[in-house]
Amino acid sequence: MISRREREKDFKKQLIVEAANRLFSKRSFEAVTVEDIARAAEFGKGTLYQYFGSKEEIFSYALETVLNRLCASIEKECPADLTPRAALNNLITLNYRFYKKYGHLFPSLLRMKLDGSLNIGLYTEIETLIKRRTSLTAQVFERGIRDKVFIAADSYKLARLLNKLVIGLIFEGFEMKATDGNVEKDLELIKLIVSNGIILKGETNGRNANS
Amino acid sequence: MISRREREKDFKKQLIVEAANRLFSKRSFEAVTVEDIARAAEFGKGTLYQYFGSKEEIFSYALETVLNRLCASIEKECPADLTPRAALNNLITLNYRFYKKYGHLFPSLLRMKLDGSLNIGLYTEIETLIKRRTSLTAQVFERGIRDKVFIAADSYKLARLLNKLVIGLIFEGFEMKATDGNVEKDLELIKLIVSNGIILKGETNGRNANS
Amino acid sequence: MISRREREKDFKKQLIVEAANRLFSKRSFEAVTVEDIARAAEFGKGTLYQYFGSKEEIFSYALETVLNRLCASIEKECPADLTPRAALNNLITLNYRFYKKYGHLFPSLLRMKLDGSLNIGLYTEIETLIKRRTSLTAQVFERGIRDKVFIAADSYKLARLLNKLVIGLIFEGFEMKATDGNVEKDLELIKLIVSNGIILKGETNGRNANS
Amino acid sequence: MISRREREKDFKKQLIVEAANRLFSKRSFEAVTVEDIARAAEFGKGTLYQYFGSKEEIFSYALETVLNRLCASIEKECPADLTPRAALNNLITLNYRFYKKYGHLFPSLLRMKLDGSLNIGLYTEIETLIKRRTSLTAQVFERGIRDKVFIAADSYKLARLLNKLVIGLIFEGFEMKATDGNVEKDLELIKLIVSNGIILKGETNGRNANS
DNA sequence: GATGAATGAGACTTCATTCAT
DNA sequence: TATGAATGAAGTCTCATTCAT
Repeated sequence: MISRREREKDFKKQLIVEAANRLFSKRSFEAVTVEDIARAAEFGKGTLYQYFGSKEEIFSYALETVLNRLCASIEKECPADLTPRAALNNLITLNYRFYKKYGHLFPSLLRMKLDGSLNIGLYTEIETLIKRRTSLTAQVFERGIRDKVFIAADSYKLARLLNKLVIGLIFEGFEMKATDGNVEKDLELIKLIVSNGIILKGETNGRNANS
Repeated sequence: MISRREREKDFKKQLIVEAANRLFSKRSFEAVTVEDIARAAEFGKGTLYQYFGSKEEIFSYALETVLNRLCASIEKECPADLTPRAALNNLITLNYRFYKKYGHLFPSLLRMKLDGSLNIGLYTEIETLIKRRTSLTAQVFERGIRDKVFIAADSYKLARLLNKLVIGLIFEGFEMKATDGNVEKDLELIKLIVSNGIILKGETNGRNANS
Repeated sequence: MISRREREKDFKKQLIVEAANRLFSKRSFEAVTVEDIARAAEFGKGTLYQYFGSKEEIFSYALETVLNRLCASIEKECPADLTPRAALNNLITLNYRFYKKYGHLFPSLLRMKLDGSLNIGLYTEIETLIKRRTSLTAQVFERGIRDKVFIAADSYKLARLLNKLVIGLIFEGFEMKATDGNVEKDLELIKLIVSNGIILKGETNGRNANS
Repeated sequence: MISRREREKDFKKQLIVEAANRLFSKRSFEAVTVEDIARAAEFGKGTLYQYFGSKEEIFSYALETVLNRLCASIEKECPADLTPRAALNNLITLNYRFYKKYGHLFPSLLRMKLDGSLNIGLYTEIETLIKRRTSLTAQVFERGIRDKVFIAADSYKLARLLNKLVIGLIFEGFEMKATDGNVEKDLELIKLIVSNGIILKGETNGRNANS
């Protein structure tokens, strides 16, 4: 049971986090100043430090929030009574949209982890959420495997694989010239490999046959 | 024909870049100071600015250097007389190792691009190299398609796809707890999807059959 | 109507500017560091940047302040009901004292303008004040011309002329060994030329008569 | 008797000084780097320090050179057999041109003197030249006074006065918007005051007559 | 004698965090 | 509780001067 005080505090924290996320989706964590966040949240700069211990902590909560939201979406859009193929389809779309919007957060997360500037406690929280997401994804695969619709591989492996594919797609999108707009093409590409793999069946290894 | 002066300058630039890369592979670009690089290269701080116009330029050259090295490796390890499957195998391994070692550079590159803090000229150079890498990869696929070893898809699409897959693999590796060590498992995973895709053949879309 | 906040801010700005002017009257703008100003104003270095965008801006305000003060003095000491000669006398004294005290600022202003290191906006403000000073001076001359006390020349021309005379006096004073102290002599000199010019009346041009 | 060595050294010094002056007439001393001068003189940066002890010393010699040249011009253009009025005319023109071209040097000289960054020895040399210039100017006035063409004032006083007038003219020209081009107008203005002064003859001091 | 690579002090400026009100 | 003024460490970059070749 949480007190009114507590609830009010949580509400304000959420307001700040929303404002932060609005900024983080346009500029990198490093390029957004604490003052920017304060202004966007319509609070004083000092006030933020009553709710969060550091800029990193705001970031951490911001990431938590969007990951939570992603998990909720997956649960809603990939229910058990949907065919595995349709669920997979939705999974891909949800992940794609997620990274398209909040992908910026991950390079910064990496950086902080790498530089040790992210409190271990804060990171653990995020890691838990990422695991939950993987778990939800794996459940979709499990159903598909059970129904003999997907290849009989480890469901967690497949879950992580799908995730990688989408991350890679987005990140290369960032690296390369703007691929904005051709979402359909991007998704089509993912579905192609998801359906067929790359190598034709029946092919054998070894030196080139016609050489 | 370049003068001795020119060659000496290039050599020193390379020394600085090597030192920078040593640091960039341990800490992020943002966490490494110009003074750090100078010390690592055993030069004075000011000396660096005789060779590079800014910290960003050092970064850019560092990235260029490793990308160039990657291209050279691909050319060497995936020659035209190797079977496409073996070449693909090598491609995966080379890319994997590359991102494992220098993947740190990309989050920072992304950040700079996002924040517009990377000079357009510097970025163009890097983009050219990334394109060259894609082109080299596509050539491998082309040979495989011609020999009817790979699925008959657009070779550039496939090249970009493979790249994404590896990036995603590494980046999630960074995100998650250290997956260091199980390189074999990671590669195995990639090869699985490359061979089979995820969805079994002959499957149809729609509501679950047994629901 | 300005808020308390606004007024406090202006007050603090003024404190900083006063401190800066104290330093600028002893050393050149270039030789005074931002940290020096901060220390003199008893503020932290960073605090200054909450009030001014750059060192140049501090300089600009410092100059503005003293020019404003000069204009106010002229208005007070040269009212319309004073005889033009007395007003001219006061003008000369006020300008002389002004350049004696704040003349240092002008070489730096020149330098910045020459090197283009002074923001156009900042400069415009100063230029406006300089024009206002000229205008006030011209008014004194106008009255004198109307009363047939001064020669019937363009009042603005005369205003600028007087200004030049004083500037020159002070600047040469700077160039040469310290002429400090003989203020009376300097002023006397100016008044001499103001009264008589240099060339005797009735003189003609050409080769020397007694040669 | 100076050796060939000595003469060669002096020649090279002169080359450097010329190059420096070319730059100093376009940008301020502070904005011109030692490297700029070296490049303009087509010498290596280090070489300059074989001829001059410091950047300030180069500046000092540069100023010396142009002052010397000015003195020579005065001697040539204002010979004893020219009428005082014509000589005065030439004096004004020569000084005007001089400050127009090399006036930039004086603000910097002031700054150095003020900040104590100019070696006393170097300054003495310059001061001597300035005195010589004043002396030459005074000689013109002396002849005019003797011939009863100029007012019977102290010739040195008049000399310094004329100098101030021109300095002031130029410096205000710098301060204000570009007055470039209307050289004729500027000179006309000086001649006006030189001829007439400002105050009409026969005027008395005191309260305004018609008030 | 000539060179320019190397140096490092020091300049300006930013920004996360603290703290008095 | 809310604030934003104050802080100062730390960052990047410049440039006069030195020195080994």
